[in-house]
Amino acid sequence: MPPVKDAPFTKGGSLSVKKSKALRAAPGANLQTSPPSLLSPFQLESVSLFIHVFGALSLPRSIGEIYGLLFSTQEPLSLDDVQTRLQLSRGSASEGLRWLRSLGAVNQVYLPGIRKEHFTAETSLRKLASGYLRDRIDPHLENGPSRLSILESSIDPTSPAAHFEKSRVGQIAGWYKFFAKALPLVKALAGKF
Amino acid sequence: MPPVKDAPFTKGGSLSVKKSKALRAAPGANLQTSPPSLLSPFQLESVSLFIHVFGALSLPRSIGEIYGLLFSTQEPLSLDDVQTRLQLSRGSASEGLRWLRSLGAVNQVYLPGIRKEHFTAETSLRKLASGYLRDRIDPHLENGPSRLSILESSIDPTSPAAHFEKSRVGQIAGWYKFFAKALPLVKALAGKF
DNA sequence: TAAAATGTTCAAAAAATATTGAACATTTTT
DNA sequence: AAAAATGTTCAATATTTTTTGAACATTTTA
Repeated sequence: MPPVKDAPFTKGGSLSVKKSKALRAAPGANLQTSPPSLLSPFQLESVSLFIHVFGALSLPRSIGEIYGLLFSTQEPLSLDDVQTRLQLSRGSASEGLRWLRSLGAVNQVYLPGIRKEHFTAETSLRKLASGYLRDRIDPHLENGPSRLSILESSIDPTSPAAHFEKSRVGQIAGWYKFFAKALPLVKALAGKF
Repeated sequence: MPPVKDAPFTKGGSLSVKKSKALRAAPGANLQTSPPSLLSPFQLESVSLFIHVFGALSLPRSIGEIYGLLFSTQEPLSLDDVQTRLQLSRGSASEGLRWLRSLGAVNQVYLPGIRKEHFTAETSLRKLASGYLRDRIDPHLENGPSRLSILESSIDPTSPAAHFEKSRVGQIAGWYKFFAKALPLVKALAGKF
């Protein structure tokens, strides 16, 4: 049998760990070189932690940074605040914030007398989970039945493989049932945290 | 308030839908131009479906292709079979198969008298789920506690923000508890399907 | 033991995805 | 109504991830 070295393999769970420029080195290291740091140690740690968490879901780094900053900051922050403190581009900050808002992970706060929109992190697990499931998982399940029937109709009943293929279709149908049961269960449990 | 057109936005749930070369057009369209088709309609549909499913988990297309082919084929297939029928490079087929094997999504089958290794798709939801959770989710939860204590120790107790920051740490601790409860529950439920 | 068969690895190329920044649109203020 | 403030969009660029293919390693066969 050929060699099986102990896997240098990038896909060690796919999506090889993203490393890049700033905020990468030591978890609590300073941000850039120019400003000593626009973030407190707690904020820095928080940003680093959420980059990691969101990364586990294959979400872009900027999303994690933004959520991490809002999570670790008591006062609502504006787009400019986010952009400045994180040293992001305007576009990234705008789109990232919009994405988080659409998911329900970030709340808009209206501050009387202030025109700029301000944002805070949503921390209710129920809301976070249901937003994520709604936007990123449910859509795939919705067109499941239609995909399944397409698959089923691709079977040639006269072929010797037909029996096997039908059993596979049944298999997938079972999987969908599992999800139909598991998702509400998880959502309900999330409500208790 | 500035314009809010209805989101052309790439990140419409992040990871914009991957399109690329072959097997992309119509779900059941022919694979390439050269060979009329190395796959049956059922196999073609299956591959297309699993590219989609694995894509939802941000896994590379080749992984979905390989699993889809094995899933829709009764006989065990060799590395060469996979490579040929899917028109993949040797490297992709080898690494993809290895990755799926390590996850437990693909089983190795020993065929008496045949030297080449052969593979079949694992379809037990319990095995698939636990493999995925073990490889891609659990690791993130494991170093959770350590990350959490780093975060906690970054709080300056004399700062006015200390109280708020402690409550955030508590928040995250609660999330970990949720996962500690939810994961086993999901694994158990998966066992029934 | 040389040749063939089977697999793996990894550097280079290709493809996909994210980020930037400047142009554009809207609302508010002057 | 012009200027300022605030946000969004999108084409260009940068980064990351995936794929390829040929070199390499091991085992089996002749």
